[in-house]
Amino acid sequence: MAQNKVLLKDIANSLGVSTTLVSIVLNGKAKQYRIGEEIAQKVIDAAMTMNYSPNLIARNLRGGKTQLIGLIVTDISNPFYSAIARIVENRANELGYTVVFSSSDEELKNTKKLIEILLSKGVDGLIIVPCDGSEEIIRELHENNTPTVLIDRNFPNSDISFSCLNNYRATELATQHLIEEGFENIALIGYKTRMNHILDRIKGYEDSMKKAGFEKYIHVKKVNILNPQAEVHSALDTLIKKKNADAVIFLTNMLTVAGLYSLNEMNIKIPNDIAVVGFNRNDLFNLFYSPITFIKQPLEIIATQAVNTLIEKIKNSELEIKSMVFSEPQLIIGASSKKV
Amino acid sequence: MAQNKVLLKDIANSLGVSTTLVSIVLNGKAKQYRIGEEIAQKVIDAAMTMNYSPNLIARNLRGGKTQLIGLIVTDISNPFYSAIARIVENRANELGYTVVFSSSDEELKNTKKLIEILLSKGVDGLIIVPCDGSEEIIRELHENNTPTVLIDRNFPNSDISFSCLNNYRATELATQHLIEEGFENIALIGYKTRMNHILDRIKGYEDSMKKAGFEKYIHVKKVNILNPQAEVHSALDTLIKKKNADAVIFLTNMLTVAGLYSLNEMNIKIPNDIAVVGFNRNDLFNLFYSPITFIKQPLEIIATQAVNTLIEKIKNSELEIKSMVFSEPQLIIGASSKKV
DNA sequence: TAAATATGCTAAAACGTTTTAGTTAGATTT
DNA sequence: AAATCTAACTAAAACGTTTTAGCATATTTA
Repeated sequence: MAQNKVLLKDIANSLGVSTTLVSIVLNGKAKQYRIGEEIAQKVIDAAMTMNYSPNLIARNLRGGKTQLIGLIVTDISNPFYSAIARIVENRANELGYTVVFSSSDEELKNTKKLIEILLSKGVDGLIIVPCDGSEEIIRELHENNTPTVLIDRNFPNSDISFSCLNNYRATELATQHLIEEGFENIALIGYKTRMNHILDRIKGYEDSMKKAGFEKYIHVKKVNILNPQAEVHSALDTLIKKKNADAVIFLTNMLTVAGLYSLNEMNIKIPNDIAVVGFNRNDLFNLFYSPITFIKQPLEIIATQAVNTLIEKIKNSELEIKSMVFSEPQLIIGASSKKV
Repeated sequence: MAQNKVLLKDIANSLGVSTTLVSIVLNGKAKQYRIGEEIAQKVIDAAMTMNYSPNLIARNLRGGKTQLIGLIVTDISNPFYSAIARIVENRANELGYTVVFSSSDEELKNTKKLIEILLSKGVDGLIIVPCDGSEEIIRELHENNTPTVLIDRNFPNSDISFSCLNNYRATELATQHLIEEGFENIALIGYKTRMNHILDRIKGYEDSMKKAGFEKYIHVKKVNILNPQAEVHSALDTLIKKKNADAVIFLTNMLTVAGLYSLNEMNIKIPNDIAVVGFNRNDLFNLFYSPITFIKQPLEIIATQAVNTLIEKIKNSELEIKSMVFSEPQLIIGASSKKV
């Protein structure tokens, strides 16, 4: 890049002072270092007119910060995560940071590699959607004092900050709604995982079913998180034909979409043959022949909170900031969960 | 970050050689610098056992490269652009690069600011979805020898490399298909913009209409690119009620989704009342009551190509690489464009 | 046999910052 | 009058690499 970058040295030479002085002034430490007011002002003016912008690589090498934060999601092309990415981007920009992103595909080894790469690029901190099995490597990060915040998913009994949904409440809302509508044999489709967000969602459902005296109708199907389509199909087949389910709750947006595909293919009508509650808004839901009832996450709040916490951690690395936020879900009611 | 990193110096000390030698060997330049084979092997072994990984920041400071590329799209939360982002990410990672992203919201001033920020972060090059009016600032970039590749959209009569769809061919395919199906009064909804991709799409449609002798049915409606919903609604209203359109082609995914919302709201049936051809796959299209015919872009090819070109430019900055690729669209035929 | 060349390695500079440890000149205190 | 302090500044080190220039020693060539 023939950018002809203006360096501290150039400003210093043009004013006949040292680069030290220029650096100090431009870092706003003039008072602290007792730099004269006139010369400080001259430096500021010169930097402005010469259009100086610091070389962040050099600054970072010296031990400073890059104003870069890393975002690891499972898949940036998943609309749910790209929506989060956008909010993270906006908030980070507001605070003077830039976002580097990458996708783990729910694989531990990818997560590991991405963390390494992002750290080697010098990111000041990380926002991570952790995948199954990643607790240990993320704890290591945290113990190494790398500012880290989890988003969307959390680890229970851990000191790592997170910003996610009140997952238990989400399925509690959905299940109670279906029960109120008169459904009884309510099934659930989630992922095969040890991750807490899914376990909490399952628990919210199970507890609500028990509370209503529907223990015998508790059916939890768990599918592989990678490429769920086929397993969702057979799960629905079993639930409908063998278990006589009259409603089904899908635990993520991907599962909901996969489920709708399968139900369409099987020619099962919603809500006549089976009622449906989905997760996270999707353009599809409103335009489906039967608008889908879904659990809405306050994404704006969740993502903004994650960035705020991360940057607070970055700026106060000596403090032990621990921020654990569960945000409240909302149930958006469509036609897919109405008794006919 | 108390990472306790292993440095070149540590390896050098442990073997009693210079850091120079270690650096040379680990960069695979042992032959070129005539380093003895035994010592070279020892260095490699030591690096392995000591788990050395280079500090990229230092390397970059010295070499002026960050292995970071900037991606500016209009909105990362738009599924079309997040799909591109994912492919860019994958290809960049394969080539040893990491992606920094940001969203311009179709605003020139944002694009300008983002370019500045990304350059100040030291990105080695930029992949940009240019917005209306951005030609000049991007040409400046190019003239400053900043490796730059446009994606999705291009500037005609310009030396700036790009990778995008054969837009003319896309609407030609769509229009010809509708004509073959027996539609005549085929309308088009696009954006109010001077950007070439939209102009080409309009031209592909107009030429096809003329060729079929349907000049009199050419109706092009242009809506505001920011928040198109309301204008799409009134455009459709006019086209159907005043112009008696029997088919409509939407020029982007956002327009298609907005159009389907409006048609649903207006209780217009597809394809009975009006046939529809959309742009870019969307989960919604297959699950709509009438599966939507759409123009499919070879996203994998387009995005991979953009990254390849960019990195070629970065690596051979002395060469004047100019790569202009139009990829071929495909028409995926659903029920929404069938004559009933 | 002297000069040229090849071999195998290293010292030091360079990248652009930030920070540490001074220095100088003048003002104040003892 | 000597010692101390303060204000305003700077030289140099440091961050961890890569690269340039160069130094011995050994080998080949003239």
